[in-house]
Amino acid sequence: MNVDAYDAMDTKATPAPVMGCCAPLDAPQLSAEEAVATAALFKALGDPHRVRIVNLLAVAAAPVCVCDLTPSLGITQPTVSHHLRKLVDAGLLIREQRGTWAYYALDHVAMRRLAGVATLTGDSS
Amino acid sequence: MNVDAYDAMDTKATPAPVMGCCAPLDAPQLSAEEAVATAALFKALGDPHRVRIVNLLAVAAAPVCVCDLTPSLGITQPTVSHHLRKLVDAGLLIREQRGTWAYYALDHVAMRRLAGVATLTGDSS
DNA sequence: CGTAAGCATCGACGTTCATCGATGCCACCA
DNA sequence: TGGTGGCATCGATGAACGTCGATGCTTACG
Repeated sequence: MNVDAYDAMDTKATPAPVMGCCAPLDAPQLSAEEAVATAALFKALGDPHRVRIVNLLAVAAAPVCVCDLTPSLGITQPTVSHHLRKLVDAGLLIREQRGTWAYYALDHVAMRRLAGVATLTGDSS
Repeated sequence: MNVDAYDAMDTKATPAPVMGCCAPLDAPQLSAEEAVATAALFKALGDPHRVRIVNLLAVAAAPVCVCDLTPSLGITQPTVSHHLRKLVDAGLLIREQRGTWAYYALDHVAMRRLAGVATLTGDSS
């Protein structure tokens, strides 16, 4: 059954970044792999703190370090690192180490891919 | 703290459909309420089965009943109802009762709102 | 070389979630 | 009116998640 196809799929943490999820939601005959990849993409944004992180990075012109993110979010530093990891694993964020500091920035290619998935091609109503 | 603002917010099941989440991810100063609403929208699509449901309804010209959805998904009927409820609560699906059968269809207004949230306005890179 | 600071990881805890079988409710039909 | 079938709900179970404090690692600075 299809449920077995899902179980055999790689849904664990820290695999390769979410790839192969470029088909829009109204693509004909969306495969099980595409469904898993697409769900992983949306799942990464299924937390309010992660939405705020993406928002903060989207409005920021330059990459932002964790030391600036943490006070803006009102959660502890380990939790911020946890969320950042989820977003990096999903391929939405890019991490850059500058000496002691870790800077994060949006992956605009991935964001465009997200918009492409969420946008229905045959939208008429 | 902001974490308290999240806790005081309505995140339970079966509230009013997800509203007030029209701001794109790169809107300046995204509020905590908007972050919660946006996350709820993405969270509804954070499951492979729900992605496939949306896909099936997107390619279908007419509303689809649960009896047709269940064999296509390969999961039991209670689980299908569970996922459909999540999507209806998120405001993405519309339920219509026709005698014994329950028909579901995409809410195209909500889908356009989703595309608007996922699309960055100042996309240049 | 020792100390401080930024960040990731670990272990733990409580909550949420996906899934199923069993059951209940309602519409339809003979 | 009794039976059948479609669908939602309930209760249980195992897995995943968000959060935190504690800890470890690496870099920078006296």
